[in-house]
Order: sequence, then structure tokens, then C-alpha cells
Amino acid sequence: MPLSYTEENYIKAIFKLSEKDDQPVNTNAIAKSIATTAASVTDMIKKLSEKGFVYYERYKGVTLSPEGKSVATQLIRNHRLWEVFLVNKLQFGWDQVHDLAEELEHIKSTDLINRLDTFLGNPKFDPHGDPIPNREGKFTLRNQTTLGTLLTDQTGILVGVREHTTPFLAYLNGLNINLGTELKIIERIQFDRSVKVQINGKEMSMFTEQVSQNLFVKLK
Amino acid sequence: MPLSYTEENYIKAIFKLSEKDDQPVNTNAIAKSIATTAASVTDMIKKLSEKGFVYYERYKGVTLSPEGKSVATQLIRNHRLWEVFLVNKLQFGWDQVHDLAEELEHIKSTDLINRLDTFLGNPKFDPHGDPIPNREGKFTLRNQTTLGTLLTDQTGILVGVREHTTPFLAYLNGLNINLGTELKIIERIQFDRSVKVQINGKEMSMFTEQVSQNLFVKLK
DNA sequence: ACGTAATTTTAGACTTATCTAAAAATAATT
DNA sequence: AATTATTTTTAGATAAGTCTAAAATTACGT
Ligand SMILES: [Mn+2]
Ligand SMILES: [Mn+2]
Ligand SMILES: [Mn+2]
Ligand SMILES: [Mn+2]
Repeated sequence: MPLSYTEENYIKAIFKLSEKDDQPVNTNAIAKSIATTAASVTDMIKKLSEKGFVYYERYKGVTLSPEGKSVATQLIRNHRLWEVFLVNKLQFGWDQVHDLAEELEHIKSTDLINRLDTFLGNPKFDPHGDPIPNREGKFTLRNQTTLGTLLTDQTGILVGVREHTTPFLAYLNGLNINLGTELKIIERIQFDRSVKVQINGKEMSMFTEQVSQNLFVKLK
Repeated sequence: MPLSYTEENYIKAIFKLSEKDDQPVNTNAIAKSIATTAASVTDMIKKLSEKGFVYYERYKGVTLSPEGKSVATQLIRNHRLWEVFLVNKLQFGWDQVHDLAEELEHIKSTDLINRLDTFLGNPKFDPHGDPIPNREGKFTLRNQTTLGTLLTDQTGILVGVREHTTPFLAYLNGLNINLGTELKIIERIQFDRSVKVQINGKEMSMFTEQVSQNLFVKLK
């Protein structure tokens, strides 16, 4: 009884929504996250519950079972390895690969994925700096410091982005900002918490708080 | 109005069944080729006809329209390029890649496929020696001579296989026969049209007619 | 604690793709 | 030419996934 693409997408959505707090996930949250209606979500949750991938009590939200977590982790591994392939081997930009990986992740073959992993040199992070779980489903932890928390004169090296939307990534492209780029805080504006930043020791740029909160860095 | 995987598989099946004679394809033939029932085929053909991918008259069989042919060609291009990737880059055997390519071929992105083509060095043939259509859908013609037609003492270089089944390819693996392998006819047995063959100037082997008819060669 | 607002679930309908069994059309035999 | 056999189509059901609209439940404000 293999899972359909649709079932897999629901399981992944539930996983991502419960990543932070580990609390039961609301019907409406799932509906918004995969652009469908609450009614459809309820239907699907019932099915996933019967199949043992989620724990569900009506009106009380839904939680992934260990089997569900395992499915989600495998999908995330697939997704991120394909993204590495698309960027490192096929020269796609990091703002162009999400939707393709969203399809490729559903090709079910652990052999394929493990060979791809080897071919890519067992990368630990995807093109957006997100950790790639290993064969056993273990994630390497990534630095969660954001540029917004750095003090004046400190330099951060970009190790990830929280936002994965094309507009945001394309905006960073326009500033020549990639993973590994050095970002030095020149000045902090108290009024709106925006920051003046020097990029790779050269150009200056202003970041709103919304931008600096979405950039994960490690201190240089 | 994108095509579903199912619709695409029907179109590809019709293309393959009309490749040789270019005659209308029978309902039963399609049903057998994709392991479904004649009733399902009739339903699908009606839909494909309404969408303009096939010409159809009831009880008279079905033919692909130019749009249908274009879809089929694109799918075959995708399929064969993915097979090259799986064999050349991920080290799969030529007997292991068909089913994976059967899924990968449906990822719809000409950008992806063209980049893959470039990455692989614009191969003209897939791991089974089948021609890969170019961006415009043009096929390179492959030598159609079979080993069965060679005379005694002639040597053929394997350029393709007609059968793509795993058992047949695994059988060739066991004899160390791949594309490029030299096959010299040592003796022809009139009685059952089997042949004694020397492989790469070394081992001898007997091939039944069924085998030698499925090996495409070019004269050395 | 009571009424209102928000959330969630149910009811009923629709689409795509599939199937079995029966009817209709075409092909083959005598 | 009539009968039989084969192929193809239709009729009617089923399953997965989706939707809108209405009912049920929970949460919130006073
Ligand atoms: Mn997906
Ligand atoms: Mn990513
Ligand atoms: Mn396919
Ligand atoms: Mn092939």
C-alpha cells in the first residue's frame, strides 16, 4: 500500500507545521499550507489516521505517528538532495529549484536517493542551508542565529535562509548574496530596527527587520 | 490544462504501438500494453480525442495527432535522458533503470530536461542504444541490422537491444555483453537458426534465434 | 455563564480513472 | 448468407481527492 503523492504532501505539511512547537496541528493551518479547504483536510486526516500515519481526535488537531515522521523525514531528504543536484550539477539558481524538487521528492526508491547522495558527495545542507537528514533520518543542526541579533561591527557568514520564496531569493541574488557571503553590521537603526550592512567587504545595503530576521548566520 | 501522468502514458503507448506500421492502433493492443481493460482504454481515448491529442472513430482504432506525437516524443526524450543519467552518473545497471525513468519522464520542465541534456554531454543514444530525440523532436536513426542477419566470420558491434526486459538485459550482463561489445559469428546452425558467437574475441556462447533477433549491431 | 465568533466536521456533489458485465459492431467460418 | 467468434463500446459501480454549504463543536468577550 504505497502512499499517493497527495497523502505524502499532507504528511510533509503536518511535519513542517509541528516542527517548532511539537503541538497538535490545526485543520485550518494545514488547509492554508497546502492551499486547500478545511473540509478536504478533515477527509484526508481521517484516512491518514486509519492508515496509522497520524494520531487524530476530532476538533483536537492532529499529530504525526512515528511512521508518519519517518515518511516526512524521507521526503525532506529526497527534496533537499534533489535541490542540491539541480543547483550544483544543473546550474539552476537557488530561487528556481523548489517546485521541481516538490515533484522529484515523490519518486520512491531509497536506492536512487542513496546513489544520488553518494554522487553529490553526501552533502549535509541544501542550497538554502537547510540540513539534509541522513539515511537514518537524523538531521544535522544548523545555526539558528539571525542577522537581526548581531551587534554593530560584528560579521556574520550566511548559512541559511528562513524564507524560501522566489521573490526573497531573487532579491538576495540581486545583491550578490549567497550562502557563505559575509555580512558586516555597520549601523543599527533603533527606530525601525533596520540595519546597514556591508556585503563581502564591498557594497553597502539597508535591510529591513523582515529581511534580517530571515537570514541565518554564524559569527565570523 | 496540463496532462495527467495517466494521459501521458496512454499517449506514449499509442506512439510506440504505431511506430512500425503507422496504422491506427487497436483498443485491445493499448489495453495489453499498459495492463488495463479495453473499457478503460475506450474511455481514455474519448477524452484524448476531445482534447485533440488523437484522431478517433469508434470501432476503427486511434491515431496520434501532431500534438499527440509531440507529447510522445517529448516523453521519450525525457525517459531516455533520465536513463542515461541513472546509468552514467549514478552507476545503475541498464537492467535497473526503466521503471525509475517511467516516473521521472513525467516531470514537466523543458528547462530541466535541456539542462540535463547539457550536463550529460548531449548523448544521442540511451543505455539500451535507443535514439534520444533532440529539442525539436528529431530522432537520430539507429542501425536496424540484427545479429541474426550476419554471415559466418562477420563481426558486429552491439549498438542496441530490441527487448528491454530485465531478464533479457540481466542475461546479457551475465555474458559481459554491453553496448560496444564485439560479437563474431563463428557458426550458424541451420536447423534452429541458432548461432555460435565469440564475445569480445574471448568467450564463446550459443544464442538462440530469439536472442540474436533482439541484438542490433553495426558491422565492424 | 451566555451569546457570539471562529474553527472544525459532516453532507452531498463533482471529477478522474478504474473495473465488471452486458450490448453492439465488426470479422471470420462454414 | 447465416452463424459464430472476436473486438469494441456502453452501462453502471467503485475509489481517491476535491469542493461548497450547512451543522456541530469549541473558544472568546463581556
Ligand atoms: Mn511534493
Ligand atoms: Mn531547500
Ligand atoms: Mn510513465
Ligand atoms: Mn531505454
